[in-house]
Amino acid sequence: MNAVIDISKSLKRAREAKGLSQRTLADLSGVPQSHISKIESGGVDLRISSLVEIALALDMELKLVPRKGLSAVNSIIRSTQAKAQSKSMLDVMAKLQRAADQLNTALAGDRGVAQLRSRINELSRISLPPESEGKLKALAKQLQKLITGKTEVSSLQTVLEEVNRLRNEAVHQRDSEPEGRWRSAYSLDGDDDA
Amino acid sequence: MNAVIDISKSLKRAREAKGLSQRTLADLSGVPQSHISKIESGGVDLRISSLVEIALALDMELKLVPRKGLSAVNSIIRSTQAKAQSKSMLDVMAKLQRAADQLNTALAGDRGVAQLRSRINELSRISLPPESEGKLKALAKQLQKLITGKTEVSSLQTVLEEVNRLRNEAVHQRDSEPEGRWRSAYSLDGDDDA
DNA sequence: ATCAATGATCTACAATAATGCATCAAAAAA
DNA sequence: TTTTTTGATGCATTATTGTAGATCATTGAT
Repeated sequence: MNAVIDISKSLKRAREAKGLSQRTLADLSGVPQSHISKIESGGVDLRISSLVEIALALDMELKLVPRKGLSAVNSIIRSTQAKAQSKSMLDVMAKLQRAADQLNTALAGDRGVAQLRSRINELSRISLPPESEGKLKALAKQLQKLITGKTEVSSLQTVLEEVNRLRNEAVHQRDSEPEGRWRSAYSLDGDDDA
Repeated sequence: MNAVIDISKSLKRAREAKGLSQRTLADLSGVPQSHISKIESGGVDLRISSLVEIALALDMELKLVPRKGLSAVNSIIRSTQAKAQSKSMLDVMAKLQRAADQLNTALAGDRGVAQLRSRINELSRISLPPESEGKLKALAKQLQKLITGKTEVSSLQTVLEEVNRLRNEAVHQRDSEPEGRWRSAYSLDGDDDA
């Protein structure tokens, strides 16, 4: 049942994309967490009613698509998801840049901070893969801690290293991947909510 | 479970559009006829695997669509179905016209046949609703019988009355329905298979 | 260090899907 | 007219989902 596995994966991906835990989704959908765990792992052959409730909670809907329309539909699904992803990524990157600016102001004259800010700006001009989003979030969080003085300035070096790592990974993947889907999605500007 | 009912209806509609009986679909899909009957009437809350097998046999696929992409997807589904329908309808109408031509040649000089042919040509210029397709098919079949001499020429009158009935129904529905979805679908020309 | 969150796994039970026949009533075909 | 086809319904049985808890192991946060 490849199609059943595909549906399971779609559900899991959508949940993760929304940053929901299984327990939260359980509350939203009315399907118990233990069952959601089994569903996501492809361990049960779900009934339509259960699928529809979970999908609803994930802002999705179940459709039967004629084969002839399938590629067009797949393309719409992909582009809708990419849009959501790229908006989210842009938000996180903007937050990271703001944090770097704030830190630079707070620790004016610190060469490490200036370097970090410069690197972050550089990073914002590179197309990053969707999986980087979590790491960017973590970096923003760490910068917030530096701004409020909750961590030692010595951790700046760790942050800088992580930024460099992200950059190197993106550059490396860009070299070895075909010209990028996420590049064009990431470069999409504006906010064309329908 | 409105969504579940919608899925059931989609399955039934698709089956009927392909002119399959439940027993034939049962053979194609591996799901027993008695179960298909229950499914189509919304009497069971189907498992994904069963749905996928039936959909496959009906040249359809199950997709999870993000809400933001839904209207675009619905529009593709509708237009794909309308294309299939209009092509099918054009085929049947062409067959009917050919049969009328053949009959006119075979029974040259018969006033009834000439009148019938004229009426059929007139009908082909009217936008007919999708549900007329079955009746058109039946008419074409009857004309074939007249050509081969398998029925009495006296049944010409019955055929003529049916053609008139179809015409009157279409005209009547056109008057009382908003300007037509099926008009534009029917008027689609060409054969733009992707 | 402890506590909280997370996903995975288990249990027992009730409800229901799914299956494979058979049959019926109505409609269609011969 | 009879026969065939069609969709609906019934039956008995098996397998599975779904539920509601509880708990575990791991990870992350404090």
